Amino acid sequence: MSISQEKFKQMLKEKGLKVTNQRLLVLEVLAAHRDRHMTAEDIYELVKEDYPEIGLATIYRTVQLLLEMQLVDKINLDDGCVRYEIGEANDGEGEPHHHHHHLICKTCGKVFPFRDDLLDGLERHIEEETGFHVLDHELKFYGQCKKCRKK
Amino acid sequence: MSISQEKFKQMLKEKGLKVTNQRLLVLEVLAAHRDRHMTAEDIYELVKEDYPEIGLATIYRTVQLLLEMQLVDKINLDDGCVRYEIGEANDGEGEPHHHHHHLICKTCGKVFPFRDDLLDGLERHIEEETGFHVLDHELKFYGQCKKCRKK
DNA sequence: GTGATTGCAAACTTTTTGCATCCGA
DNA sequence: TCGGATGCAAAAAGTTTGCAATCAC
Repeated sequence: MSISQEKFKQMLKEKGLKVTNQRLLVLEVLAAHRDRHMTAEDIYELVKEDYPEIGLATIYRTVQLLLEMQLVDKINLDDGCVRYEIGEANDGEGEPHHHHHHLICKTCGKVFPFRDDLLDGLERHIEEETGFHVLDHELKFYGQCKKCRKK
Repeated sequence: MSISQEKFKQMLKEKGLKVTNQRLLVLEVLAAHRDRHMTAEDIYELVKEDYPEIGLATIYRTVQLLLEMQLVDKINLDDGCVRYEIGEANDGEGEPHHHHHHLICKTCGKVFPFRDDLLDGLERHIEEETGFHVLDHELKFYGQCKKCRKK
């Protein structure tokens, strides 16, 4: 049982919400595929293996809950569906919004993660310049991956 | 008549495509509202004022064309619909992908533009490190704007 | 026991597509 | 003229919602 699952149970109880199999399984599936960028449908198919009676609506409702609890991040790869991945900081500690960026290949469609903290300085700069308080960011790069370039 | 409209006509002819009223009007509406982030529906409503018989499907098809021609940029503000804005570089010259970033207020929903070229260095860094050739990027910051912070 | 949660189906929203008609070159 | 472009309606795809049944506490 992962740290985030224990944390999740505790957070649910604190909010007066119930710990259900469905909720635990959705988080488990996200944790087990942290390398992937999962759509609601992806999660649905995987949870169904353990719990065939689950409905797609429950996936949407649970993912919404996990977003509010900041246990998962939402990303949009511009292919028409929203994707979810478990937050990086939520197995251990650390600032909640230090997730990675995404390199999206326009040729093959593959998505590569990329870590960089360059934006911290930029966030401070924005706050000084505009008074806008930055809580989170999303950065995507579009281009061509190594493999596709060679062809 | 703006430079981008002339450019658009020429690009259409080069591709063997036709210059139609509908296409010109969609570009015109986007150019006239470069400060806004327009959905297909927004464009539809505005073009209808001059050309009531236009169909929404034509807006979608035209916007798709403008994206391919790199005359407009696509942005997604996570409110369930894709938005379009005319490319900054396309009235004059310059690198095509130097558009601005967006500061999205989680409280009032307003979107503020922010200019910064910090990402140029990061793009070079990515190419060296991963071999991924970056053509474009999209950067969004989520947080709270000056006004909402005061409350 | 009781209120939150779930599954199902229907509704909704945004975007795409097929096709007959129309129009620019 | 003729192939591309358009408008309309229908279809598709993703997500949300209402409600009765169910389950966690």
